[in-house]
Amino acid sequence: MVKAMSRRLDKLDAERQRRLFESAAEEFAAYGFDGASLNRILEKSGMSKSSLYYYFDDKADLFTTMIERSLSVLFREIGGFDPAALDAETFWSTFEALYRRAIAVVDRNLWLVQFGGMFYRLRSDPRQGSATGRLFLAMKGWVALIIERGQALGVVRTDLPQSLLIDSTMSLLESLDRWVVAHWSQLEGAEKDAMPQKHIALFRRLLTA
Amino acid sequence: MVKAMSRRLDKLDAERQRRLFESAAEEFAAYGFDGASLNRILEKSGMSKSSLYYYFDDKADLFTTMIERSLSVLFREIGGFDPAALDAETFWSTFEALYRRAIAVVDRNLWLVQFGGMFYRLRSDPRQGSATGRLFLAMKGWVALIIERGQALGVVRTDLPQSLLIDSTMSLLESLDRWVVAHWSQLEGAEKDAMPQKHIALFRRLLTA
Amino acid sequence: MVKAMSRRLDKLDAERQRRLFESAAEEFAAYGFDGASLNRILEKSGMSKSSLYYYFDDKADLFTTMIERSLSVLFREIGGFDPAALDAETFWSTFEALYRRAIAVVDRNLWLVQFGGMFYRLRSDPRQGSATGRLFLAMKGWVALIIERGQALGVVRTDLPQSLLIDSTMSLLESLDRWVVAHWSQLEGAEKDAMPQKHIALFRRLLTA
Amino acid sequence: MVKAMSRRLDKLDAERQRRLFESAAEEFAAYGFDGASLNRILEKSGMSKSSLYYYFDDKADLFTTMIERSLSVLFREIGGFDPAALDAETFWSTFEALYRRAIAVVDRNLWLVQFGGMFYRLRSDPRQGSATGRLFLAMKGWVALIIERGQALGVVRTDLPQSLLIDSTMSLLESLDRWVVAHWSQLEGAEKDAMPQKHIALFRRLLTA
DNA sequence: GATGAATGAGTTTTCATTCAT
DNA sequence: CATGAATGAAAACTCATTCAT
Repeated sequence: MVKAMSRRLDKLDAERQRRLFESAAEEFAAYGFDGASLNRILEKSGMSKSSLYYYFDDKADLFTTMIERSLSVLFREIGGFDPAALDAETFWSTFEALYRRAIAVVDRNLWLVQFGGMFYRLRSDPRQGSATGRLFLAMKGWVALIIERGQALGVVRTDLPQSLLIDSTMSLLESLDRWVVAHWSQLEGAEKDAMPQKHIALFRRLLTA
Repeated sequence: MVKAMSRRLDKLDAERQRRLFESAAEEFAAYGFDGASLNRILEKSGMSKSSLYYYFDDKADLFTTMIERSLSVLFREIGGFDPAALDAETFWSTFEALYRRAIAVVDRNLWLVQFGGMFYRLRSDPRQGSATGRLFLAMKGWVALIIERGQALGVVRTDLPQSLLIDSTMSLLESLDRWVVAHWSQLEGAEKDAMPQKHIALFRRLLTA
Repeated sequence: MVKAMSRRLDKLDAERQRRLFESAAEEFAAYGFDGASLNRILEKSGMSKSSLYYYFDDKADLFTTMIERSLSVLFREIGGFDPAALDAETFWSTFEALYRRAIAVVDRNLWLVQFGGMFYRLRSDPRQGSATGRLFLAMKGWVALIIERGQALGVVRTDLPQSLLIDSTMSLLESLDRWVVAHWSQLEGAEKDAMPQKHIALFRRLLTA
Repeated sequence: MVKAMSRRLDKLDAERQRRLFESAAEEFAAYGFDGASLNRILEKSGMSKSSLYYYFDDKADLFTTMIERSLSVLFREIGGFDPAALDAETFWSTFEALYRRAIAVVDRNLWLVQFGGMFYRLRSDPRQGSATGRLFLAMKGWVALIIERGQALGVVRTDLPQSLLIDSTMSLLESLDRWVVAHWSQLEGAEKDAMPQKHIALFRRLLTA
């Protein structure tokens, strides 16, 4: 299921890799997976078409690789966390801390801001079992796990269908993400500092009765 | 800027129109605006390509026209409402009643369920000033109006940026819409009856501090 | 299985159709189905790529359509014949007469000479169930029928596996066809007249013990 | 014009060479020269693309080298033979013995069965003077030599154009070869023993009046 | 000796749109 | 009113070959 650890891509000159990823992230975020044009990506990045296919199997491989790398960077920098280790007292503050660290990471890796825009479009892929579709389902399963844990701990409401809670949570996640990306450059330090508390509070209001 | 009131389209045979709209709604909902193929739509509906271009300016015109017609049907059936007429006591219950009537309408006009799927994809159109983009902005302005009125009445929080409230609201709207569409056929009468109260309560929790 | 009788293609201007078919036949005969390049065909014929796809589903459709039209012209002009109606006395002379008529037809429709070159390459298509593969199998079944009939009448040998007889017959058919095409322009009237008798005699020697 | 006798290829590790030739023979036999993909061959054999180009000039060189090596192995094992040494009495029995030895060789070197499949596709190369085309012409010249010798000895018919005899002979050769390859695994010992006599008899019937 | 990396030119197919009739 | 016909531009992807190391 997982791609071999060592890839040709790893040996690609750092600068060219950066240029490619930047162009691709921009394109995917703007047009979604299906709408994105390899031609445009290549034009922007200055890479040749055959080179792209030397490093990636196809369009989907380029896309999922970028998502996986983004996630892996995020997780490594933020520090993973184990849903099973959550307890009732620290449930929400854990996510607040996580959020705070995520902001710090993005602050240092600005290209990651495109990540959300790329990711949330996955939902719409109609092809079953496609690489992109599977990725979205993985993310969804992860959210489901957290919500279930919260319900087991008694800190997440149980009066609504779980599927609805999951969908709403992911939607809120997406809209906050988009909002932050769109307003990032205009946000002042104090506002950024207040964001984790305020935004997690939104999830809390949504997910508790 | 505004489309002439009387259109060629109005003279199109009702049955052919229905077939076209059905095919188009299906396609747009499945693949989004950009991903949708006019060729597939025409093949499904049996209409000729040149006929389509006789009744519509282009792809975007077909799309926005459908959205507008859907909205117009919805509004007519549900009964319009005037944000300025809202007051603090009836603010939320008004939307609850609106929601209840919307469910009844959709129940009688099943093709409207495709509407949401078509509509929410508009957000992603990156072309500035495009017909589809403008439509989405119109919808957004409408939500903004309601939120502002709520804030003026003191029933909607003011501790968060208005743009964030709007985005989150539209996101929740979308996810609930999607959820309802996806689960519609499995919902029993009692569950449907309970939905307006429960779902509006979610907006209320999100929008009040 | 069979394509609808009325096709867009039938309305294509005769001259353009002729140019297209000529270019395509040349290309397919020279490079085989897989090796043939649509680009080259279009360049030679002056037709635009999208026009080609207006008249044909895809490359395979163009190819099989040409084969079918060729066969249909051949059969119509030569006059069909029924294997079941063959009898021992006239078995070989029937094919001699057929051959003679085929030569006359090709003499009047020179473009048909490419037909063999196009057809015999079908054998090599590795994709099972492909349109091109099925066509070749149909032809093979037809030869099989004739050989079986010959065996039932006692005029075709039974001391060799039937599959071997079929394969050898088709091979001889192909090589004679190729030879005739290659030498057509240098053949004189008297030689052409003698061909049916001489060539059918070759099949006779091969297929009788 | 002629390739140097000593080649880099000779220094290539025997096992790697075997892997390459096996993959290439499979690919060429399946898709023909033009249709074969170097990429697929290299992937199957595990060799790097640059290594291939170190040992061979190009695709055609790989192909012809393989054919030549196959032929050379066949000839060495079967024992060469000199057309000039043929005489009227032993003309056909010589080929029968040759055929018998060829079967024995292939029986011991199963990879040679791919040879025919590779070889006969050469005919179709439309590029004049190409390496593959020249190889086919060489083979054809060889067959021509034998037929001429047969005619000089009075054991091969002269009532048909020589070119036609050559083409028909090669076609029959090909179809028998294909048939044998396709049915090889289902043939029993007795059947294999009878084959040389039966198959050579076919050539005899074709080539004598 | 050996190979990783790069590429231009090629492939088939689909797109939304226009125009003459 | 209606449509059949035509098209340029773009899509994703594969090809055989070369070159610097």
